[in-house]
Amino acid sequence: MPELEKTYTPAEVEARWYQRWLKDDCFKARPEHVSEKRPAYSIVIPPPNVTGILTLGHVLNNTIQDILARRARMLGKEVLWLPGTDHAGIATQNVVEKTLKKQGVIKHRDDLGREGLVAKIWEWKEKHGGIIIEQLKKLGASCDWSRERFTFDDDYNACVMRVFVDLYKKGLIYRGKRMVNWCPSSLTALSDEEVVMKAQNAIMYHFKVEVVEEPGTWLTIATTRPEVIPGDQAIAVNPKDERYAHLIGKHVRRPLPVEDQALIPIIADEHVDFTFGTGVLKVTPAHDKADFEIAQRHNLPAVDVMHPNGVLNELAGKDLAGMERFAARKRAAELLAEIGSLVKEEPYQNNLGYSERADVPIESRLSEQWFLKYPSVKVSQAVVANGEMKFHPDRWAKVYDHWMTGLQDWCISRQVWWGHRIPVWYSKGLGELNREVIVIECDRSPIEGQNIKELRASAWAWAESHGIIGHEFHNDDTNADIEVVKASLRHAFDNYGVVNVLLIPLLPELLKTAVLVATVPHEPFSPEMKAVHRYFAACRMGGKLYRVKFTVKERRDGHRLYDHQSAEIVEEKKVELGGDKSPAGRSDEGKLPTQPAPSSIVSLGHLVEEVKSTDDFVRCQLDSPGETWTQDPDVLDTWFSSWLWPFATMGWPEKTSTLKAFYPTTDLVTGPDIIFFWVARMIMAGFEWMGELPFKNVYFTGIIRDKQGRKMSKSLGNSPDPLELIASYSADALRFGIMRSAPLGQDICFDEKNVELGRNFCTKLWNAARFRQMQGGEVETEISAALLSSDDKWILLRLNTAIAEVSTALEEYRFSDATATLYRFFWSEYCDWYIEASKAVLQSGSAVSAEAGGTPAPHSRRTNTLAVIDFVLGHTLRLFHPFMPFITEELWHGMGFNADLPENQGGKSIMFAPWPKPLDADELAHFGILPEDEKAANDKYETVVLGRGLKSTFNINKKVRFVLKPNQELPSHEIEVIRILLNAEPLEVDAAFTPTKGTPSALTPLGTIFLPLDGLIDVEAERARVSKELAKVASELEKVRAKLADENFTSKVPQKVLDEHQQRETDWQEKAAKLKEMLAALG
RNA sequence: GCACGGAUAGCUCAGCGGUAGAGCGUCUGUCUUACACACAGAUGGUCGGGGGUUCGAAUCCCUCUCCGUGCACCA
Repeated sequence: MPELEKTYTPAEVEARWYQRWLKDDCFKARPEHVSEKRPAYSIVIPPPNVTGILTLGHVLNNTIQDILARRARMLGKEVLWLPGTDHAGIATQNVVEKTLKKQGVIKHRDDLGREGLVAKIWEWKEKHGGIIIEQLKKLGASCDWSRERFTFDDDYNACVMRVFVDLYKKGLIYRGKRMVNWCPSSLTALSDEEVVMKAQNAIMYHFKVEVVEEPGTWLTIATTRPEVIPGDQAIAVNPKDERYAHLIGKHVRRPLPVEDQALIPIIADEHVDFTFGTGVLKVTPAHDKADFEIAQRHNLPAVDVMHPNGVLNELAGKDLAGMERFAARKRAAELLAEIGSLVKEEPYQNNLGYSERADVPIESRLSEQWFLKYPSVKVSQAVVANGEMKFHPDRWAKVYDHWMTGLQDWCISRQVWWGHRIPVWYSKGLGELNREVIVIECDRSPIEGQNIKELRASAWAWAESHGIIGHEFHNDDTNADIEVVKASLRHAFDNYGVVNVLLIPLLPELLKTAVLVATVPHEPFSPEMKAVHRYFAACRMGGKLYRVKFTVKERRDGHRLYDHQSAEIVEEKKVELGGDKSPAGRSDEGKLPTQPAPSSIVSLGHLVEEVKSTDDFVRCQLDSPGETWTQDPDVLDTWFSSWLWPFATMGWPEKTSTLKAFYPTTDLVTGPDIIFFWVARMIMAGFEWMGELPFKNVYFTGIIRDKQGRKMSKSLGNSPDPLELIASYSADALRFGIMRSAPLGQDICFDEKNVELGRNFCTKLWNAARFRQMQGGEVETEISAALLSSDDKWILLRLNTAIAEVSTALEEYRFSDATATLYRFFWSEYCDWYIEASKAVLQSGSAVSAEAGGTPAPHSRRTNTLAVIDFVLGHTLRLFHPFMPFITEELWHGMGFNADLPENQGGKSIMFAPWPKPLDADELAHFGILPEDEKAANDKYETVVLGRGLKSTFNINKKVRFVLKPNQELPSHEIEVIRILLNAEPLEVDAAFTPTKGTPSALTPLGTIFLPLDGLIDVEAERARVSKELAKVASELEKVRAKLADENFTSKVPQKVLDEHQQRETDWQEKAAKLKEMLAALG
């Protein structure tokens, strides 16, 4: 056995072992080894943000996973702990953008452009991406690093794309113009889950407006957002509200902007709560979700008065335009005051949605986004409800169920650049929806007629006389000619409405200005057709705007035939354009208005609005359909990639051996804060693409808080750096400390004291091992039943209990209970009692004297004790290994426990040593250990405690003489043990001992123990002490007697309880009698 | 507003129908040859308040208060 250093040096040991584990491929999962005899255990890491650094939350989370993984290895399972990182779209882009701005590299992301910025972020990722992984290694995480994945790797990206296309084809993904949560700081839409409500100290502004039809009647309106008044489209009251019912249908003058005080109607809507505020609600459709819904019910336009970055735009009026939203709020209030509209302002507390990432209030904003209707909802909900998948603690199942019941479609598009690009392609033009289209103006068509028949005739005549038929027209957009043939017009006239006929005179101009939007294959396939092109043009007739769609067949001979035409009315836009694709606030400025004025230029977006969903113009597929197609600029929500994590990391969609062996995973360990973001979505994805649940158990950790109960946060500065903790206390200490303070289902109150305690525990372990080593000899493996002392039996029983307790605790994810047991067992039971007691054997028959004595017994008592110690230590190290991998590995080898073991059974590493099992009934019988052996030792220890108590009471701190007056005869070995534990010199055992008056004594299970002090003691003090104890005993006795005297009690109580009470009475009575004797002896 | 979790020794928590527990802290001794990152001993609680069920309640039921969390949310 090599000698252990006097002090443990964790930094060196931890680094050395981790390298060794890596070198020996200890963490590698081998799917081919999985069999019925060797079951799989798998766990996927919740991927930390790639640019993140380790927090205590990660420490907690990953320590738990490591414990589970390491224990599974010891249970003989083939373990896969799959690591990786998350690209964390918005968060990462924010960080990099901010840094680049700080460094003065850019002023705005547009300076680099999409590709440039993404390239910079990749650079950043390469530089900083590995940090958290290295930190996890420091912690001891036993991940299979050869399988490390990143959610933005090429093949992972392919999975995301594939899933998107699949969902799109299933009709679960759609694009829509909706009110979404908009982050004015990150300039992107957010899902509902990314918005956190915060209580806010705001101001409620009350302002009044006069009813135009009833001069003198004023309505007072309460609002917290006066800056959006220019966007108000109505005043709403509840139709049941008698105060205002008569005003419905009348109008008020909107106070802002002052230069455009438009009349807006008073409408009736059930949504208005007439008990709230004044019962009058201003309706601002473009800036409030509820208002938007009201507006839809009443067909009101939505006027957006704000740029995406939160700066008010021109529609807010000259006073507010250009102002940031909070400044504009103050200014708007001032303006109201100036025009005499402001009634009062009062402090008001309300709840406001904040962007989780950027921590700024979000805006409700109408924009076009991609949404997902969740797949596999029912089965996902059921699997948790019916307990097939277990949540720990299970109360989270309720939270999950509640959320799954009220699922809202998921807004999955984000207007940032760092992320999985949406695999949707727009044919040429749709990618540039803001492109201007020339509107061909025509006050009145020369085509005349009383009915459609006459109109057609007139159009035919016009077309023939003006040489349209058979003519080729040059198209400016494509520089190609388009031929109009007779069939073209016939088709157009036959199939479409009046306008199609009326616009014939405009045809030359329309064909010239038409914009090519899509090129698609000819359907059905025809060998002479090369392609079919779709063009759009715009015209205005009689004040109305029309879009004109041309379908042009291109033959292989180069002819372009104008096949047919169509014209449809383009509704005047009530809402803003859908085409504002660049989320950059700056480039948006001045781009609005939302509503094209009669003479304004029309954008392509206006023309193609309703056709976007057809395959001709929009394709959802993995690769670009061709050069004439451009990809949707948006990227996907980060969680849209994370939700595939359990199988996308294992090689899906290939049916890999890894998937076969390790999916579904066994456990998932994560925080309850991402139950909706991640856990719920992974379950749905698991069912949707694997047809199976992704994991069988979910363990939710608590939230780490500081001593004052506050959440850890950067701004509070209350978040200790785990790496510093590791440096000063060791990784094992940090792991043990944090596990000790992490009860199931409750938040964790972090205190560095616990880490210190972990460190102390490591030291204790180290020293206990050293003690064993100092006794000399090799590892003893043979325990002789005949030579077992009561202490030996006791510690073996305690070990049995500890093994059982730790095993069950781990099975039930009660990690803090497991550590508490380990702590109690090793420190109190093993070190404080067993080791101390065993010194009776180890010190008396010392190694030296045994050797000197010629022929030592083949298996002396001393050797047997060492064998028990080795047995206990060997088991203890294994019990501890999942919690404290480094020191246990070091001691496992340092003590020589690995010797003679097969390589895969602990010879190479303790992590493959079998998990301890309690001695079974046969083994206990073999060793002659009975349950009552525990009591024998306990009685001895209690005697010792009482003796020590006497010493302490009388301030004796030297070795001193004790006398034990035993109840029955004691073996000499037991006496020696008591002597050593008591630090008595000597311990006399005398059944006939008669103490001198005033000798302090204590009643013990083994008899009465005396501390003879030869007149040194204060008789009065001793009398006081004994009297005090007697009083206590008497009071207990009285309590029991009172109970036993109560017939109500004795008649109703079960026999077992009655027996207990009667026994108690006897015990107290005996004690009281002896104490009285002692008092009498004191005189 | 709805739901869930918590309130037990100075601190962190266990106990969840039958004599109030652990660790840490505090106090007092001790450098006893594995360990002062230690050893020994002691101190400390009407189990958040009130009601009820029961022979018996920290434990079950009702109610209130306070803390935390999730969901919903009205200007």
